Amino acid sequence: MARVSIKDVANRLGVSTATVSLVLNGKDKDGRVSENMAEKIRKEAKAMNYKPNNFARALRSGRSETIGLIIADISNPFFSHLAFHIQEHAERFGYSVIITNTNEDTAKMGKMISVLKSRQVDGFIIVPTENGKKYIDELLQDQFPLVLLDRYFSGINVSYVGVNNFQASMQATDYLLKCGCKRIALVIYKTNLRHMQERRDGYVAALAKYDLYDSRLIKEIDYRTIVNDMNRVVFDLMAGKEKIDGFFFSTNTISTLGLKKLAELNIKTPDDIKAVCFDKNDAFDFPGIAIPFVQQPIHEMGKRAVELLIEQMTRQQVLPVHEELTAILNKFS
Amino acid sequence: MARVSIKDVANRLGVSTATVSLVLNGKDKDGRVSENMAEKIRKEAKAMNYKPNNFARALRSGRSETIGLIIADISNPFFSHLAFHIQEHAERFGYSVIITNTNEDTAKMGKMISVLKSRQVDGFIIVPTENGKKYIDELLQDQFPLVLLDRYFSGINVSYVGVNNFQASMQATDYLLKCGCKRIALVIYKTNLRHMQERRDGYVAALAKYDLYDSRLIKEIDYRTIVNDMNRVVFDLMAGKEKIDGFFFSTNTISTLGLKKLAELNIKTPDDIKAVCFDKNDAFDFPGIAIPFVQQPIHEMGKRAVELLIEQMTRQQVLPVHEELTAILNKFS
DNA sequence: TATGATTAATTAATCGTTTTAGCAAATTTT
DNA sequence: AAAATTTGCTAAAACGATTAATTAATCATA
Repeated sequence: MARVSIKDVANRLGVSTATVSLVLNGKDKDGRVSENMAEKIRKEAKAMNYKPNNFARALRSGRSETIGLIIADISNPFFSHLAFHIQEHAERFGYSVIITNTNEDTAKMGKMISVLKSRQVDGFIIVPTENGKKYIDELLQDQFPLVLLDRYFSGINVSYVGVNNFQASMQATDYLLKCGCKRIALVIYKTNLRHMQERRDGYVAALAKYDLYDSRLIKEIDYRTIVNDMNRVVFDLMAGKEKIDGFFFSTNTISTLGLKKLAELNIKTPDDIKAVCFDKNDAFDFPGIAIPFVQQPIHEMGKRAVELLIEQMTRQQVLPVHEELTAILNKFS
Repeated sequence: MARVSIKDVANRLGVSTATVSLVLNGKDKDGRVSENMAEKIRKEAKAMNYKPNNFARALRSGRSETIGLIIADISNPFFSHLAFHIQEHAERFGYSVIITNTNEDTAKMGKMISVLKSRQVDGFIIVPTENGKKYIDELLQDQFPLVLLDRYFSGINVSYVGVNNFQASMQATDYLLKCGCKRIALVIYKTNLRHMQERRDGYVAALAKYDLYDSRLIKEIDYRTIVNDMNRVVFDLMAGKEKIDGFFFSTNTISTLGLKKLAELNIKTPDDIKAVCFDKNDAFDFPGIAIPFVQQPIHEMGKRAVELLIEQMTRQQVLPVHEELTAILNKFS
């Protein structure tokens, strides 16, 4: 059975497509269609199982009711949870979501923006890559509705949803200090993304208060060589070159690999060494692996990102909003 | 700057839109446009940064170059990895993917099919829910290109990509038997989905060979109450009501919860009890949690699903294909 | 030289929906 | 009762791309 168009419905009733369209879009009141006619049209459209052709509608209106979501990697649990909530929320507003991955590659992020532009999404939610500022600038230039998520750049006027990285990191570091740690190592990505710098700053601030800051205990690693880097860093730190008594792992992936290496070296937390981390991993639920972690309000982050974007897409002019949600240290499993 | 249409390019050169369209679609050879003109058009289109309007194109052609992917839950690592590979592969063919979740709810699966139909996707890749057969039947009736993934129904003529559940389960059970286990419990979802039944059958077949099959050792649990169910089942089994010396956890989620409960009860694997499971979880990389698992070729599954679908979408008539890939037991971390 | 074939372009219809402008008839206002 | 307004509907023009049908010119063939 072929698709039923508005014309089919109109022909069946011997009226014009305009009338049918008006009624089906709820504009029959001010479009002045008699209630009698309106009822007949609604009934017939239903009976014929009429479904609007979205392409025609989008062509006419220039709007696709679709959101483009660009994340680093959908197979990373942090992002997959984020994506889940974004979708569930977007759906409620009648929007579909096209998800694409950058794999932390800036060129790929550029390409994905192109792809989504060519799909004519109405707006973007983007977790940007390290050097992706220029692409974000371009989108802003072109007036695309846009919300940055999780990460942002300074010196750029754009809506953003993230967490209180500085505060939360300070809290996590404070926790280790309260446990009696004196020499706490931070393992963090080498990157100029602001949210990472804030995590570092929070750590530094907490230590500085007690005059315990030692820049040699900050270990920077590379996303591309993370497995090797982590093995090396953890091994070196534990091999006694520098005496440390605490670890602050600054992301989900870093902590998972760090803990793995520690377990491999037969070093137990929290007995042999204390550790905290940013973000959660499924593995942390296991008693043997239990580690306090900074819990991000992923649900809320997704929800707010969608809400801010939809506001931009539906209202004419909206001032950019920076929304910093609260992540707190979860001391139990 | 407003969007550049084909008409703008045509006007600038003083030619008709037809000529421009022919050239830009590479039909200038058989469409017979002079090489001279073709070159001019290509150059001008590029200079004006012409991008085709996908809605107009889709309206005209009836094709959206979009695939609808329906999975249970994008935040589950098995599915998020699957989604990742499906996307990467689809992208190579110029297709975008819209992902939606069912949360194992059949009504929601029906709704998601509607949503994707209204988005006019060219085809579907679906991980169906337990009672979703009728929806799949409908799609087939309407001749939609369709590939089922991971799970399927019997008595239905549709393309499918999955793994050798029976063989792999037998292999996993065999492994426990080789370890000396005599009473092996299977924890599995209560469902009529074929792939689960195959996993059960593989387990049964392996045990039957040695006359060790005992139906009381099969524990069925419910997806909706999985956390409670798992805690109860593992506790009961270990509390001595039935003496068991091995566990076969039949999915990713089941095994994670099962191992968690065991750890909580301070029971160690493989020292205190042996265990194997179907599918992988990040936690399994940890030495303390190491457990042999059946490893599914997720990359290949995604790749083949996309390939089979694209074949259906591009050729006229294609016979349904059942593709059973090989999952093998990974005995190490 | 007339005829047919080839080449190089254009015209105009089409996909399905939305929406502006406008026409007649019915109703209200003066 | 004429004028003004309201009501109920339609015609037709977009939106942008594709393509079958056509024209017109050039070239080759008999």
